[in-house]
Amino acid sequence: MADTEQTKKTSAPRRRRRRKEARPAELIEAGLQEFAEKGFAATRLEDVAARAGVVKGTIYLYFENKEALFRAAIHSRTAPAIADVQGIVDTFPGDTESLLRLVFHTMYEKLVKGDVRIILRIMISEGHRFPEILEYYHANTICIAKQLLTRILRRGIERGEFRADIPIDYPVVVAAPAITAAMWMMTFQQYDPLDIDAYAAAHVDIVLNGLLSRA
Amino acid sequence: MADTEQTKKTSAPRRRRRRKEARPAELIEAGLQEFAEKGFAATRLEDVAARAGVVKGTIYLYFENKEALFRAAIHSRTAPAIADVQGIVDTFPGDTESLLRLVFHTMYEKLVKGDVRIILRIMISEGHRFPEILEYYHANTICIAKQLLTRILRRGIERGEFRADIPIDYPVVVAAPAITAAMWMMTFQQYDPLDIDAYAAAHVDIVLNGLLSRA
Amino acid sequence: MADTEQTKKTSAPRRRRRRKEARPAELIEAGLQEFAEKGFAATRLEDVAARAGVVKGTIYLYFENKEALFRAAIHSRTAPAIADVQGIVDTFPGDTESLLRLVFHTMYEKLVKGDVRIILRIMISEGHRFPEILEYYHANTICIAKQLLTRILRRGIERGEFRADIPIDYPVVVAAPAITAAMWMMTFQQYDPLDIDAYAAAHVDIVLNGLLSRA
Amino acid sequence: MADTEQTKKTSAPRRRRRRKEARPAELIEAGLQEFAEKGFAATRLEDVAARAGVVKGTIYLYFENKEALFRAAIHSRTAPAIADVQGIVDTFPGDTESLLRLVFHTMYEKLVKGDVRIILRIMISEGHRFPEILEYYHANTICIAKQLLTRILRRGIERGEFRADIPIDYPVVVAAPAITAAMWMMTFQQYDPLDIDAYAAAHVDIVLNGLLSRA
DNA sequence: CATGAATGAGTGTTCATTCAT
DNA sequence: GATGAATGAACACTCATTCAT
Repeated sequence: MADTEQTKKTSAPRRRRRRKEARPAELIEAGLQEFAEKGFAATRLEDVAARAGVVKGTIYLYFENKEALFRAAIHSRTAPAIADVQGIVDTFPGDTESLLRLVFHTMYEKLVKGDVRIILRIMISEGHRFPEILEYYHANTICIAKQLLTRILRRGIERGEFRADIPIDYPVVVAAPAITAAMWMMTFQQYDPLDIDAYAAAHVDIVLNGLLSRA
Repeated sequence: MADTEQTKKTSAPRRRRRRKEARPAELIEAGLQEFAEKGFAATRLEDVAARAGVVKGTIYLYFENKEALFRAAIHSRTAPAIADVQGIVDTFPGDTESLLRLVFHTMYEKLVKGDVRIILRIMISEGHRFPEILEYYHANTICIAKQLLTRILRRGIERGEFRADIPIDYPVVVAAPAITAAMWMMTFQQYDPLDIDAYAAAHVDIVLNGLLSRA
Repeated sequence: MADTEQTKKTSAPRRRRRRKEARPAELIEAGLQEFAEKGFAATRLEDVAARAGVVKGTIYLYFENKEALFRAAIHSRTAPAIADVQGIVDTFPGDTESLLRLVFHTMYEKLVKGDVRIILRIMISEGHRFPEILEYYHANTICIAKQLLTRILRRGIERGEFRADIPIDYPVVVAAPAITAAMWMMTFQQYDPLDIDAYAAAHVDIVLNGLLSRA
Repeated sequence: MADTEQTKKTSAPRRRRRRKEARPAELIEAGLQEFAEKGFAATRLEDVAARAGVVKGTIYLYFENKEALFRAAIHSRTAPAIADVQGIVDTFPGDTESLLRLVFHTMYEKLVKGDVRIILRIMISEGHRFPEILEYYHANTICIAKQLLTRILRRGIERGEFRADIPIDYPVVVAAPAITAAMWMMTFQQYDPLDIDAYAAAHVDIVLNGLLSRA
């Protein structure tokens, strides 16, 4: 499988044959970009193929149809999304404020600055037409993130660092500013640029301290 | 040719309803629903027309093309979005916490529970392909909302109700949980229902008090 | 302009109602222009109506459909086309050369400079899709013109003015330069303007004298 | 899907004939016929495709749109139209009358009997809506033909074969009967058949000798 | 494996025609 | 008689999908 070209001409021939098993991943990556930019319906397989450096017929060697490519593209980014954050919470030695700051920092790096946000856009744009994708993403990313945050909040309460009566059932509230920032990056950023780091600091500040003056 | 109309359907046949003034609004409303559900590209004008009770050719009596209908649909919901909230801030008699609670309540009613959220979805999904729409929406809705929030925050500071050092340049942080809730309603609500009122309360609680215990 | 109700009664009202029976002719004229410019298929009834100052529904008060208007438009210009020339030939007192010059002069005025040429264009463009029109036009215009020319040629022969062996069965040859000039006016005139009068003189000169030098 | 190939039609199914090089020419030819018959607007790409043995989508593999096919079809017949006649004039050894007869013979073969006439019809029908085509055709065919004729006429004069005072600036007059015959073939031929060869002889006769008797 | 020519089922758009007013 | 809103049948053009090479 690796040696397709039976030593054809001894030197030149391994030109584009070099990665047979890289193809699906390349197509997925290309598809992901196109789908994120244009949405499912407006994405042309010809453009996906061109971005991956092949012709559009080639896509069908690896994916049954456009939708299969779409699903594969989404899946490629959902599962591992928070895997690495998981461990941190369990083993973090310091105070919970520091833990929260660390987790938020990671969120901003990946979700807001990184390209995880395009999955978010796709979910919002196309999610309801692909319910199992939405469900899968919810179960494997959103849910886990919620649990993670809940653990952190509980840790804060248990250690007396956070108020005992914080609304622990709604951890999304705590993370919401980052999600909103991710949206902003994909919409209004060019008209009204956001200084993400300062925004993130404001986020942490308000979530930790609230608005009210401590009279 | 002789047997044309002999009591064929007894009641229904009032085709060609003749309503020049109502039509554009009906088409816009129908279009808005379809565009929000399917996105621009996946929306079929035939479906829009059917939803408005006409045939697709009729759309072209009122709109130059699909894109013109799309723009009209968006515009129909952007401008007046916060007009009514404007007045409240200037004239509110009570303390700023109450004002903020009131404004948040309105936000949840309109943006999260109401159908303003579908505009938000469209902006996220299609915005970058229609830059002037995005810019218009930003200028006429987002910007005004930001200024509104900033005024409230400043009012809180000036009256000594809010901390003097809250990050007043990032009012989006304060409102973000509502925006995220609006998204949630359009994506994961069916898999993981959110009690909006409780969520809103949690939002207000955390934004006002923060997480930290007041030792 | 139609919907202003003030002072309308009493004085103004005979505004556009003044010619009920002028309508068909106006529509025919408008149609003729449009059909000549764009051809049958590319002509829009809306444009015809606009040119006649009515709305397109009005056309159907006078003509069964687009094709009926087309036929009516053609017919309006075919029959009387040569009627007036007929008499000249029979009664002309002078020599045949003068008669031919006179007839040619009329041809150039009407067919080449005038708007009879647009019928010619329509015949060439659309004729084979409307065979009865073509046949009608041939019978009522072309045929008569041919006979006319034949009579003139015969007159010339009989009077010893023309060669006895001129090809009397092909009178079209004699008139052809005028027909070609009519085409030219509608095609290349703007890129390569023709001085019609000089061309007409050349036409007469060659037809009468031929090219050969009379040794 | 299961019943694919069980000896269904025994011979025919060689769909997708795979002929990248032949296709454009086939489509052009098919288009030329349809355009000449129906005109640009009335020609349906589906018919063009059917005539070429493909489906209409295939056209778009080779031509950007209907107009591009139209232009290509016209161009396919304009340039080489008189190329071969060019040489004859320069090298012809005999007298100018013979030369003219030869050139006229070629004209009748190609323009009147052959299918070059359909280009003429298209120019008259559609020319003014495609000005560059008209200009291109004028520059590459009409103009050259005019120059050619002028050269012949001048040759005749210089050799003393033609009258010194023939109207050399209007060579179109000399060729016009052939052009008119080409039109005739496409219009009235079926109602009033023309014996082309006899007509051509009459043309030559009159152009050379004129009508007047050489008293 | 990969190509790319070809297909065919759409969808946006146009426009002749109808009909209630 | 005249209007103009509405219809519905086309038709140009697109693009996911197939398949011979």
